[in-house]
Amino acid sequence: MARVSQAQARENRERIVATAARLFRERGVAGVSVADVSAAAGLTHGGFYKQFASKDALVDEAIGYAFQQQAARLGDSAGLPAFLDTYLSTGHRDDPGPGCPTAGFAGDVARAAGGPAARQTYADGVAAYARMLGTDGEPDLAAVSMLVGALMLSRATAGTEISEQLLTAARDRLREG
Amino acid sequence: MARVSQAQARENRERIVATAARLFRERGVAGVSVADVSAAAGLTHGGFYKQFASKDALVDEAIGYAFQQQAARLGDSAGLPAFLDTYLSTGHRDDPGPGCPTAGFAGDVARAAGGPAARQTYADGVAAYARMLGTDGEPDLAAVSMLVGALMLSRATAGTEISEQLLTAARDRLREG
DNA sequence: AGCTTTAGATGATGCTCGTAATCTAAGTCC
DNA sequence: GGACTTAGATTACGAGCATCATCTAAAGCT
Repeated sequence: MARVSQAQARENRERIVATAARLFRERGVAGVSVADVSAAAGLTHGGFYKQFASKDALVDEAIGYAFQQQAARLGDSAGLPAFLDTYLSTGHRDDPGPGCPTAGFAGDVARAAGGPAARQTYADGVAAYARMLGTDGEPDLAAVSMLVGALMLSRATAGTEISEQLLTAARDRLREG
Repeated sequence: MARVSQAQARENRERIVATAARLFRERGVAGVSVADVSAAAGLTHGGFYKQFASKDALVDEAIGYAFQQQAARLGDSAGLPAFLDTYLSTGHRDDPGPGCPTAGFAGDVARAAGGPAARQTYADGVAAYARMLGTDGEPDLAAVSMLVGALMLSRATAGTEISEQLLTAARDRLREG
């Protein structure tokens, strides 16, 4: 209803960013309003512009947050085969909210959501995948394209015959090396 | 300002669909209004609902139209290497409007734009690419993921170092077979 | 304890959107 | 050629949007 502690305010702010990062991946940046994000974070849209300069500033931060999350996850991944199994799974396909930001933000970032900083963050995220998929320090950008592409196409074809085939085909090919 | 011939009306309708197919790929379905499409087609939004039941019905038709266009283009393609060169080019990256609908509509179709018919159309388009990229009648879904994925990632990273590298890496890998 | 500051709620503003009603002039048909 | 029909223009409406102003009660400082 009114003022909260600075710690609480910081926590609220972070929850807004985290919530936005999830909702934007689920419904796209244009499909989510400031009020949507605020409500999903348990607040009203009231103090929003005390914390963020604009919706686009939130988009920017949310993209950064999502990629930071992803980088942390890549750290404690249990080997490449396990990673491929979870990345190219129906679970990941059907739940984009907490999933890969490279796949989740591809369309919005291509259309310039979030400004140039977000674009560079995005490119760094792609490069991180490329290093992980490459052999002896040689980043493999073609493999990243296949990995992320398979997930995105699998999502767009969900409910049809080839949706799961896209996942398994990419998994098999990427396991070969 | 008022009534036109039936032939003219049919032509206007088709121009709306074609314009929508282009604009949706450029800015995303949510980023384009009915009035935008109408204006870009040289009309007002006045008679729109005499021709289409809803915006979503237009989305549906626009997706169908874009994939029909693509199928026609695949027919007179001058061999696989030439196809790869144009598909994975900076020109195609920078001009999504008339470009590949599989890449252009991926995000929107994944979020259920256009209903189930559009989704099946989309899946058929993916399958057509898979047949083209496969060897002796064996569709290659992994190759499609790499092809389309590289274009989409290249668009999202446009302006950064790796954008063109994504295109050339995929092109080289797909040429090997 | 009292004064000041401020996070967040409520509410307003101005715009854009999808959709629909009305109007009008030209096409269509007898 | 006259009656009827209709594509498209103008205008309206109701909802939702980003953004901002105001209010309020609690936090922070002295």
